[in-house]
Amino acid sequence: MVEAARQEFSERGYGATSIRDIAQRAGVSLSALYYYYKGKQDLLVAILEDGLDAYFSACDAALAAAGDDPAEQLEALVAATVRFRTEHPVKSSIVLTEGRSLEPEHLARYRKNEARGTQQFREVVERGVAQGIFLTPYPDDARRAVIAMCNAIAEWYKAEGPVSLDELVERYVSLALIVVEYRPRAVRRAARGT
Amino acid sequence: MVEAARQEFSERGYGATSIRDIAQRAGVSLSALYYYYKGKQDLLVAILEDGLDAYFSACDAALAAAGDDPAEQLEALVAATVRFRTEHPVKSSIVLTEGRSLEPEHLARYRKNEARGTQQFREVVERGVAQGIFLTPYPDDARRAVIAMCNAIAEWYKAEGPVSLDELVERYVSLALIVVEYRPRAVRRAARGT
Amino acid sequence: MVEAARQEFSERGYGATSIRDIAQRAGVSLSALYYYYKGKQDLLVAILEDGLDAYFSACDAALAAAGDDPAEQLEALVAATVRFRTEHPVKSSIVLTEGRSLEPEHLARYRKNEARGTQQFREVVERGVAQGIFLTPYPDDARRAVIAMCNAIAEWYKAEGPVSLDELVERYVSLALIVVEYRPRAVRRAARGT
Amino acid sequence: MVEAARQEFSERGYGATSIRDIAQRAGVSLSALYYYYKGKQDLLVAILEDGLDAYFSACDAALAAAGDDPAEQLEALVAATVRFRTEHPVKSSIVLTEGRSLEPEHLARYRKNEARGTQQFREVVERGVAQGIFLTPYPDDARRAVIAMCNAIAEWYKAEGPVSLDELVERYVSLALIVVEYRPRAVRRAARGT
DNA sequence: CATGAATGAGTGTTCATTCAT
DNA sequence: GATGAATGAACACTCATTCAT
Repeated sequence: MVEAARQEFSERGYGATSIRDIAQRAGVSLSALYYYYKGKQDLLVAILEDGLDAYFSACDAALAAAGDDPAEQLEALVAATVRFRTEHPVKSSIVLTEGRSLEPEHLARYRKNEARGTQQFREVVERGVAQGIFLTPYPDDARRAVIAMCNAIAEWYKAEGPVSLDELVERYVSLALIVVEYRPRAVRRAARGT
Repeated sequence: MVEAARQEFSERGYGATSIRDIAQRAGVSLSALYYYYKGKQDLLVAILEDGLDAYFSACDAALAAAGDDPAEQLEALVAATVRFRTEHPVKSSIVLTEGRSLEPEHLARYRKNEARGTQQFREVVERGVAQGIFLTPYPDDARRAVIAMCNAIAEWYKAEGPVSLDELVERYVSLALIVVEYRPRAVRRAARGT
Repeated sequence: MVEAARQEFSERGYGATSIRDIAQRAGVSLSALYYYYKGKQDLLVAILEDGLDAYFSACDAALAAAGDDPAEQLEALVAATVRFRTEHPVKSSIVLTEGRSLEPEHLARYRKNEARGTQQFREVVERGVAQGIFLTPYPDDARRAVIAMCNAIAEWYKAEGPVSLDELVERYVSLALIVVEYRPRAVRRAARGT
Repeated sequence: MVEAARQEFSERGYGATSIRDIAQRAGVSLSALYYYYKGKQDLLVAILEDGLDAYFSACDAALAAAGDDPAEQLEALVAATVRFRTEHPVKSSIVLTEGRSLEPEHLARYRKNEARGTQQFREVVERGVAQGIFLTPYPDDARRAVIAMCNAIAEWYKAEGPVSLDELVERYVSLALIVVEYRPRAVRRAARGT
């Protein structure tokens, strides 16, 4: 039932989706749907929360497996994000576009929760800059660029494409490090040594 | 009237906007609206076409002022895109999100038209790669990353922000060149000379 | 459960009360309610019957304690009615207003039963008139007036009011006797003696 | 359209009346109804306001034609009320029973407006008591009794009845004067003179 | 004995659209 | 050229009720 709603919301948008479409797609009666969910908005809330939770879980797992190094952590976040956008394109597209369909009472909480995603990237980038391994002079814009390019994947990625997922991850990790102008210490030390 | 529709579509999304909202916002009667436009879909088509046209005009003008150099051309496209996203956030957001609200009969043509934007970036990036001044090993991903980061500006940019528009343009141009791993010939020759 | 239904019917009216409201107020499950009652209409029937029964019991008890004298009997009926309206305002308001919500199959029987109330007043008033102690020239209108004024108490009486219940009873008894233009025999004989 | 709503509300009660019933009875489409009225509640508000206005107009006219004498004024009010209840039984029944169906935002204003009816009776009765021509020891209860008996007429009166309207008015005026224990000055002076 | 799950009809309301004038 | 009036379909949602367990 949530899955049917997710599909419909993702395809038509929340506003253009009728709750009957959802019920039909889910193969349940209209009343059955209302037995489990309070209404259309309730479905959206459930879907958005689940979307964020799933994404954050993936990020947390990736970060847990990474060390203290900001570069390693940025790689972890980018890899997690790219994987999530490709493996869950529907969840992704809803989370990325339907926040605005939330009614005021749910919106504030959601936006706050959503901000955690940005915050994780911000901290990593800033630490990298502080440690002198991310040379970008515009940490905020670099962060936004990295997030934007990862998120955009959800719009065009098709599993059947010519590029494997692992390859795609590698490319975006590489792009992200380029954007923040990553220079590993070893190289710098070597360079300094010259 | 189109302006009112643009505002409403941008704020609520096409599906969630009622044609009465538009008429009211425009300060005209419902009938008047129907006198000038065939319907809601007609308004959307007009808005999307105008949005693309305006954007392409800006790109064309920028390209016309640039020389043959792919780097210069990429700079021109990025600058034009950043300026358009900041100066016309409403037009931008609709063009970037409401394509899916087009009915099948208009969709194909629109998607084709829309692709011109990508195409312009693609040509420039590929020429830069061919000329050996863009070193990126993934021209497609680099292009998508550049477009995505420019487009995302429409979502967060506020005119009152601390960064001037010119500064912002400069930053994104710089970021774009980094993403495609631009190495000017002079530098390379010098490097080779070492 | 009946009590919850009574409260809801009384507050919102039968038509505007949902059976879920009743179940919730009673603190039982919807199914439990249907286990004990056939449906919403069944609850109404039970409540209305109980309301009439309780009222008639009170009237019967009052009449039993009164003698043969129509004045005494009218006093008894008025006192019983006033007490019932004040002590059972919820039962009263439903009986007085929700008869019309009965479906045809129950309506006829109920109206007939309900008529007993009027009938008791009618008999007493007519006997008083026949005996020449109620001088009212319009026995029917006087009866209706007495009943109406007693019934109306249910709409405004609040237990915390400044007037005690006993005092209120006394006043309405007095008013009723005035309405029927009661003249005790003793007085009339005295008057005749002049 | 209002008339159809009045009939339906009066017969089934506001809560049990469907807006489709109203449209059908009025012989208009559902949408036409919504073109003229904002909704079901809006219809109720219109009907209740009109009901009160019509009644108050009748009272005002009657009072205007009456002199200063409280008895004369009470007669005027009772006559106006009886006439209104008999000539407009539907308006009457709605005003008398559906106030509670108003949503909170309209309720307060309505109750206040409604109170003018009581107030007019109160003033007249109190002036009569102050002038010593209404001997009732319970002016409030007498007033309530008079109002209740007049209002109740709406519930049972049928135009085809055996009693003419003029006769009915006369009877209720007479009953009202009895309830307030009216004693004209002339009589009292004469009595005093003995 | 009691209930969670489900249903189809119906609720009030809004929709995009048309049309007579 | 411009609009007030009207419409039928659809909307999100609630209803009283049933039934398998």
